[in-house]
Amino acid sequence: MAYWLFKTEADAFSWDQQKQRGAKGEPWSGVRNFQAAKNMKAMKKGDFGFFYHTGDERQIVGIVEVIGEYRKDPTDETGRFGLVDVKAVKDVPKPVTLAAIKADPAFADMVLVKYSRLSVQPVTDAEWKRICKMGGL
DNA sequence: GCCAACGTTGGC
DNA sequence: GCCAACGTTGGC
Repeated sequence: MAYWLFKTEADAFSWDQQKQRGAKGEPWSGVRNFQAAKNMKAMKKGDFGFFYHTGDERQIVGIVEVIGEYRKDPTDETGRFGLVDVKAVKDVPKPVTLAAIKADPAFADMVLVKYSRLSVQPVTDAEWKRICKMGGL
């Protein structure tokens, strides 16, 4: 079991939209970065991920589950990039802000802090547990 | 709205 | 295959 973090602008694709997709989930299309694609390739069905709103909010608002493993992204004309399918699992009752994460030394090495621009990131077991706790889960 | 960081592209 | 130029991202 591995953990991940999916970043999105609330304007482009929000947590509310993800929840509306229900059990069918949503293809995480549009990633055009090799490192992010590599992370998606490593995902297995049943892995969980944080759903992070960037932009004005900058906080983790939900939990998603990987329901479809890496496949070609039909929106990529070059055919180089792929996507996974994710479905909403639950809300994070108390959204965990970037500020709160940065303020905690336990997250000093977290990808979200060190390489903030990466859109699909790995999350360690320890980070996952700690953030769930902070989020009231 | 600015700027730093960094990934990608294209010329050589 | 290197590297400069450029574009984009995202935090502040």
